[in-house]
Amino acid sequence: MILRLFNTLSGQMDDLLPADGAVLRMYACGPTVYDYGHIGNFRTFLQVDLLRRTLHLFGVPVRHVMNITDVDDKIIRNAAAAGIPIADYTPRFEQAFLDDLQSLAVQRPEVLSRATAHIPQMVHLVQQLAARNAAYRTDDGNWYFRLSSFPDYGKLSKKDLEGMADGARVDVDEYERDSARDFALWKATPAGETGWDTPIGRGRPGWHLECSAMAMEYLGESFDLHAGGEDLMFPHHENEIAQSESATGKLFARHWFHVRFLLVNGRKMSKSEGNFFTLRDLLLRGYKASAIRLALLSVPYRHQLNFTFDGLLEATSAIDRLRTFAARLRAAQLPSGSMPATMAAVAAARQSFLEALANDLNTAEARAAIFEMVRQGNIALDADQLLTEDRDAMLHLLDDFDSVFAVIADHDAEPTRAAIEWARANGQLDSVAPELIAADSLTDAEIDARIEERNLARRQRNFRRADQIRDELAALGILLEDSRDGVRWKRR
RNA sequence: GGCGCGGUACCCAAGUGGUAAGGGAGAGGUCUGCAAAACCUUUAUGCGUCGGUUCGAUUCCGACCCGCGCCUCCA
Repeated sequence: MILRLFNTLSGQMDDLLPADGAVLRMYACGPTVYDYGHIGNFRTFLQVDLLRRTLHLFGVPVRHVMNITDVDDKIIRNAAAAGIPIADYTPRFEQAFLDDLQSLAVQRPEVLSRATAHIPQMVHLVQQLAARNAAYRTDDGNWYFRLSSFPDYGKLSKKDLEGMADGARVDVDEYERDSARDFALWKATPAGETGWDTPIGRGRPGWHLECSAMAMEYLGESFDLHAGGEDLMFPHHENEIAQSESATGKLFARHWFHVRFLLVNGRKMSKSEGNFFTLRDLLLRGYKASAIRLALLSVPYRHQLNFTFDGLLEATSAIDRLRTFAARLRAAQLPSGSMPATMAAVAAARQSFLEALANDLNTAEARAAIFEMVRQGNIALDADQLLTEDRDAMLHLLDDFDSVFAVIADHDAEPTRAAIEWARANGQLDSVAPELIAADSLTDAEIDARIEERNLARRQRNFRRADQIRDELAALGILLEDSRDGVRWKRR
């Protein structure tokens, strides 16, 4: 399978293949570590994860680089407000970010690179640009990129520099520049403030510089794909292209992948709207990591996703259906052999699944193909018409589905437990859903003892007592299910 | 003002020039001491409005209405 993916740069669907015929080299803009990540951030990281997992499924090896922006104005401001050096401030949010990725089953990129560890590369880039007369230093020590030296500016976001001048809000700041649109490469900082002493003067990097420097450090001057949220397209990615291509004379990234913003309850997420959620917020409200993952992946990346709690509930039920079916398949005692019709149905589902992903990562359609198979599998199981080879084919497709979606294998307990721990350590226990704490208060052994007590009552046909125990446990968020093979229970 | 996206059943959502995937929820059924869970069945003559092209449009074209995003730090 070859992945056909929309390319912002070309404005059309392009096949995504490694230029060198071996490894697909991709760079994804990572977080600025000044706060906990919110679900909007994670939609993008999840979609990039889905992209790399799809490439793996299609047999394309990937070298994925992600930056960690650990120096910028907000970090400096927040660290100063907290009264600690930025080197002590950022690691905690970097770790929180990595923990969150793990909670969401996001695969770690091959390379994670911190901005502050690549100052020399950035300085070198500025020097290259200066040598080509594409960068200049102002009297106050700042370095700017000379936009007029790069005629291609705007080719990614399809913006016309002339058109932008009128109407648009042009930022005016205190610095002197040749042109108001020239952007900062390097910001001079006085002694005492965060900065590095370098051949181009004391200062700190502008936002765009780090991505160019690190992408080229780990992927070369020209590479396959560059990813990020749609908001980064302009000006961030446009500026990366300008400074990189001016310095090397080569095409920077061939393919640009942009994930649309998500909305929360129909509005852009913002703290002032009161619709701003971190991953931790959701886990502490009792939503499972897998449900959050599926909810954020189910709407194709080029569409706006309206995030709601109903959507999370929907995802939770959908995952239950998948997990129940997978467990049912594994547990079934089946005669050996295969049914041609069933094998054909599974093959058709596989084909639909793969084609949907290959068609610009159409996750909604890919999901539908799997559910169609689930329905057919359940029918065959109910009719005692499923045979071993049918089952194996279905399990194989479920595995492939999960190698991309990663929601069937149940790893939900740990993220929730970790979130509760975090809340406890940060004095935020009051934001934890009561059932989570209640369920946490009983050990598995205690629950088993209560269930045994209920089983005894049931055998004595004392249903009143049995139902009482069931209700008590339910109040603690522990749900019982009687089945032929005994009582199953789960924490809500 | 410039650029762009979307309006499909109760909710989410895919899709095609030839008559509407999938998930959730609701309803009915099977199972059960009762529940729950699970499974099955079922739910849009209709795809924002109005025109046009066509044998035929939800799908193409035009106009309009509504919602949203970017153009500024932002995933």
